[in-house]
Amino acid sequence: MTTPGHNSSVGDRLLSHIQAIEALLEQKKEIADEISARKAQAKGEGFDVKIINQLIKERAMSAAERAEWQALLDIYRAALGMLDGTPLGDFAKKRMMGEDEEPATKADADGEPVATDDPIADPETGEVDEPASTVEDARAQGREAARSGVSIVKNPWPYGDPRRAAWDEGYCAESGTDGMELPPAWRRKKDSKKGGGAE
Amino acid sequence: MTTPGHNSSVGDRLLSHIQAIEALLEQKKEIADEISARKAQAKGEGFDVKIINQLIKERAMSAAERAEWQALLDIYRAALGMLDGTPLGDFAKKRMMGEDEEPATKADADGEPVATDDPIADPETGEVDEPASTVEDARAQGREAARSGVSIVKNPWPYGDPRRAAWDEGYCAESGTDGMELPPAWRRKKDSKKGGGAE
Amino acid sequence: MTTPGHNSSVGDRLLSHIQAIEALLEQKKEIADEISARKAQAKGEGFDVKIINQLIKERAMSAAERAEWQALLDIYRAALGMLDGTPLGDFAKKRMMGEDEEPATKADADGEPVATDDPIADPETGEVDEPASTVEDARAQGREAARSGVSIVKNPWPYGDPRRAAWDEGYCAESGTDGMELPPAWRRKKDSKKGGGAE
Amino acid sequence: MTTPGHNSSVGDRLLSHIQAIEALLEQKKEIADEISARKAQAKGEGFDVKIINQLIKERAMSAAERAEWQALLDIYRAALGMLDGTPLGDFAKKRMMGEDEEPATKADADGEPVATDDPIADPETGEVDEPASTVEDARAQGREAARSGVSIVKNPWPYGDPRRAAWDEGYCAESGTDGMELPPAWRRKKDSKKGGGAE
DNA sequence: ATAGCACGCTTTTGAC
DNA sequence: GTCAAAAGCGTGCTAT
Repeated sequence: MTTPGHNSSVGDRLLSHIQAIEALLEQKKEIADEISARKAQAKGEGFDVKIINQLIKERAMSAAERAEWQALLDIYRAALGMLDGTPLGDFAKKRMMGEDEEPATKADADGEPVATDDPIADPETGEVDEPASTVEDARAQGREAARSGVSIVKNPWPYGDPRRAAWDEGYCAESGTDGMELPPAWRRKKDSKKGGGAE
Repeated sequence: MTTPGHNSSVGDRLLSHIQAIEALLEQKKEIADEISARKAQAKGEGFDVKIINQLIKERAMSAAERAEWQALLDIYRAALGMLDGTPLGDFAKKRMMGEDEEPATKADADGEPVATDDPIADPETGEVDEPASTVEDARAQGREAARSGVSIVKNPWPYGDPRRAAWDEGYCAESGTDGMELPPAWRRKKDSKKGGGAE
Repeated sequence: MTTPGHNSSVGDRLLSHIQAIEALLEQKKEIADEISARKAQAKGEGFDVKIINQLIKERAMSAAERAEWQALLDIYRAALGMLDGTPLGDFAKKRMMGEDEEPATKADADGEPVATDDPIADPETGEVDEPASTVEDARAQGREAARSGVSIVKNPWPYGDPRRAAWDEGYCAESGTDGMELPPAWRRKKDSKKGGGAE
Repeated sequence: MTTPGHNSSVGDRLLSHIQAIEALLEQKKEIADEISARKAQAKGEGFDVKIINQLIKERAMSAAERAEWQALLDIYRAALGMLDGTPLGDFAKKRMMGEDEEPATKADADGEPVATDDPIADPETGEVDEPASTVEDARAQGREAARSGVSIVKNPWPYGDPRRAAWDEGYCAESGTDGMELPPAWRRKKDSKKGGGAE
């Protein structure tokens, strides 16, 4: 006979486990529904849910993991001829040099052939942006450029300079600032199905 | 009564379907096993199976799909400040400009501020590579550089130039040419677990 | 320019979505961990987690769904000769008769050939259980039988009688009542790998 | 330098692995397509594909595995009161008795209360089937009964007798023998969605 | 202690 | 769009 207050019987314990798990599964399902709802809302606003999923995955990775993953991908892609014009990233280079040696980035004494720390003069107007030494300045300038309606290709910073990316970030962020409808650039084209194998 | 030679009975037809499916499933399982074996072999040679899976996924995508996917990722990353120094790619720029306007690449008359079609002189030696106008030349030079033992950071082509990527490809491909053991750069570090959240 | 208090910018809205989803994912992961912990606990007590998972799946199905599913399975199995000694269930019979006609169960006027509503006299002792008309009585008797140490094969109710199952239930439930260690009957044998194909 | 005829370079080996895997994936996809086609064909003939999938799963299990799995399920179900009128199977009983003792099936000297080896007289006609001692005879009689148009509930064998299942098998198999359209009993009702939770 | 193995969970892919 | 099946992945044993 079962003693009241004691879940001593095997069947009672089994039932207890199962009911507890069922309750937790119920909660889990509720959360999953909320996630779906949020994604549906984002989709309704024009965002691309697959991209969002990918970004969440990347954000979950630590910076070190992400760098390692990208470096490895780059190296393997290079071996297969899949770089497609994208130059090898810094981390990949560091790996190719033996992991310990400093990557000799753009500040390398050997020449810094392309990237300079100085802003680029606009060859048309001859006007030079003031020496925005910080990355944050570059970001603000990118936002300003977007507000002014200049083209995104007018980014004054050289490839490889972090301020170039910051300027791009500011530009992109600003380009949707006014709460208007999502620009078409953020939307996926529906029919980019089969355009030519990659092999 | 079942007529011999005629699979007329319902039960016979059912059995026939099931046995046919089972045979196909058997074949499918054999192929899956072969795939696993191949991956295990690659892993045994030091390759990273996760990276291989990712590359296979990318190769299955058409070039157009891949470009669109990368462009959207870049734009969303820019809006979140996740560019991490990587400049916006050409396709992303094209999207931000309205899809129709030409992206004004390095040949843009407005300035081509960094990328030039001319090879970069090595500032140390003053020696200038002959004007390797083709991408294939650049790749061959990259292979030669790897054979000569020069560092990968000596890539003479500017950022944004496709020949820069080609040089990298040649360098990486050559760096493992002699059939020796896989260089450590191709291997994943085991303990890059938690090095600092990205959030 | 972003208006304070208004998440009007596209980038802000995107970030808001992503952070909300990340928070929900975090909660979901916590629940999943609790579920794993509960299953580990059950496993530690000797229960078979795979069986528990299967039971949870069955409990999630409605009774009608389960009946229809089992009936169809029985009919198909019969056609393939896979009944393995298990007689066709009531729902399957009902289906074979045209869905509307009453299944003519054990109470069928045609003869009720085997199952009767009367308890079975123990042929050894001649003693007859009092007419336990309710299913609950049968369950209690099963528990009592387990406590008395009689074998489970002494179930006095005929096949097809719901009280037979109830007696079994009571017996099984009671057999673990005293909070002792789980009997070995509840545990899976480790090496029932390949004993002979079913085909 | 790459030696011709030797896939010695790392990049070549990588490419070889990837191409081999891609080829195998291609074959796998073809087989999967054939399976889908076969299932579609079966579906077109009126069979229920989900049931077919389940049967294939069961046939893939060895007899021993299936018996152990079903026995454990029965015991756990009994403890939870989920037997739903189905009596405990032989294997489950064997387990409850300690695994070594013989299950004391219907031939148990203690009483064999319901199942007998003798055929059951039809109470209406008083006619008794000749003592069909073999299971195959029972199956043939089931087929004959289906041909004669008698109801499936006229199965003369008692519950628990393997010949009862064999009779059912013969009946079900015969009921579709003439290659006619699949009887409705084999089809799933479309709207047995939610009829009442099992919890 | 470490390496191989098997289990269960998650995610992605395909079917309906 | 919803759903289930399958494959990849991490993890925990186990056996050496």
